[in-house]
Amino acid sequence: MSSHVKSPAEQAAQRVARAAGDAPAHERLASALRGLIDDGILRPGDPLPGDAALVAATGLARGTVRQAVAALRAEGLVQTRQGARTTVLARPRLQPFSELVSFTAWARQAGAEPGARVVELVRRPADPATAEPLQLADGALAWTLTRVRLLDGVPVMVERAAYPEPIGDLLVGADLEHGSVYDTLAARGVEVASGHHRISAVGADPGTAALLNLRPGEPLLRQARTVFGPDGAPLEHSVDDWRGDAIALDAVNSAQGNRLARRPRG
Amino acid sequence: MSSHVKSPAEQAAQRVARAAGDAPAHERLASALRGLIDDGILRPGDPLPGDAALVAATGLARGTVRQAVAALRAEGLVQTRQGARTTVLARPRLQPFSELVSFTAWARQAGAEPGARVVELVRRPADPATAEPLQLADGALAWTLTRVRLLDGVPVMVERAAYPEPIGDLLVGADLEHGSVYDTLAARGVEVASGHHRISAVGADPGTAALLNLRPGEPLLRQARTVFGPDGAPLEHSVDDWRGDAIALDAVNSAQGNRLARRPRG
DNA sequence: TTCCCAGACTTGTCTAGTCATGTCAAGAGC
DNA sequence: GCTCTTGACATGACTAGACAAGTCTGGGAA
Repeated sequence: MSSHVKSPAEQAAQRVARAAGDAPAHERLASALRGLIDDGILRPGDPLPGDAALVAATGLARGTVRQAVAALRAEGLVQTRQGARTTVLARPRLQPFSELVSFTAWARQAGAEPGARVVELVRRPADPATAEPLQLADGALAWTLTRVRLLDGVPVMVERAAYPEPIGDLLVGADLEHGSVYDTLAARGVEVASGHHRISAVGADPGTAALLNLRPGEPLLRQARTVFGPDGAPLEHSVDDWRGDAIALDAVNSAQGNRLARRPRG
Repeated sequence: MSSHVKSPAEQAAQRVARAAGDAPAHERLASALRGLIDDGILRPGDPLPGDAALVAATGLARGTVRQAVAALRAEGLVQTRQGARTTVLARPRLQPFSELVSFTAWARQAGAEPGARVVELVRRPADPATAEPLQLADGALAWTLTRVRLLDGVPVMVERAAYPEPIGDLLVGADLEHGSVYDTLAARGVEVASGHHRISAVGADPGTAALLNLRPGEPLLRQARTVFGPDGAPLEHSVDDWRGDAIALDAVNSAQGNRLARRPRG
């Protein structure tokens, strides 16, 4: 067996061995398989190595191998069916859903330079539409941040965010034109755990239209989101209005899992 | 122990026992826990019964219990953290992502009466924009179905769908004004396994505007989707233009999972 | 009172098996 | 050439353990 072609299972085992040793074995195997798909060694329609082959090649137990494959299935990368081989799905690569939250992180991974122009940062009593999602008492103070978000210098989105007072206090004096709000909060010990989003289409009002160099009434993709901390407390409520020609959302769904990601529009 | 209050673990075990017996145990347990959350017995922030408690109450192995909890985590219903109790997240109820595919199924679960008016069903050479997602050869024939979709009799969406010839053939003569295309296909043995969606905002062109009783240029939420069978072969490509005031998409994301669902706008 | 730490508890990881159930292709029989 | 049976093989479900690692609380020391 000195001059044979390496099977996908053996290549996966090799990648697992090469990978940094501190991640759990099932995660290392999952990234190894993900890598084989990314690199085109496993192509759409190809069968993934079976449980038995992966067990033999990696020396792991079948339960661990199945955990790795389950992760790929949840991501919509592969499809499993009882009795049939697990196969690679033909699908565009989607970034993890977490990109829905951070404009900065999303722009960077899409290969564009993110930016922002701060229109306003003020503390004032929250209006009902923001007090409710932030779970604030009537008339409680909240910080309101309005920014025009730029992609390679071009305005693509108007962000109108509100923060409960203790959170907003952390933003005063921060560099809001370049850094990410979430990076700033993370550096101050505020962690983001989950978010709720509502996506709809609206016509541009005159103010938003002016900020985005549009005519009033032109279509916008609106992403209203509320972001929560690990304890379930709301950290942010924001209404983001995107130029309709700037982005699209990609979603993949299957019986077993689904993914959603934002992407620039050509 | 004759007059004690039932613990959540015991209530879950009871629901597992009551549930229909043909589903796998881990699925039954997952729905039982989902039910406890739905019914408000477990409220946001509450800890879920621990693995040990569920094992004791249900008689299942810990691996099976963990599989059930993993499902809830993937749905964004609960949050887990090593060492800490699993807790219920505060989030609105979202319908399963699969609703993204079928207008009929979605409308019914939303409590509205779905309908359709067929504008056109013709077989013609596919134009490049539909041939590519359907993986058809240049100039190959495809069935094209244009329908105005109604919610309680009100037009809310224009659907422009294309089907490869063998699939479209199954639709000829079917009741396209009331039934679901997917139901029709399912009855003829065609199974839907996964879908890819691209969501964007566009202005209404004159034709679409007329069908939806809108003025040209008003905002539409566009859902372009391709639906695939179990073998990865494309079954349908459709561009759905929704009245901007008719629907929104809800999404939930957390570090561990995400959900997306369509909802009517008030 | 405050701080720190030990220890109980909880979730995460992994193993090594068994049995169930669906798929698929090769070969037998027509 | 065709259909149908059969059996190897695949994934799914489940069990029963062991150990690792993070969390949280109560009690003792400063």
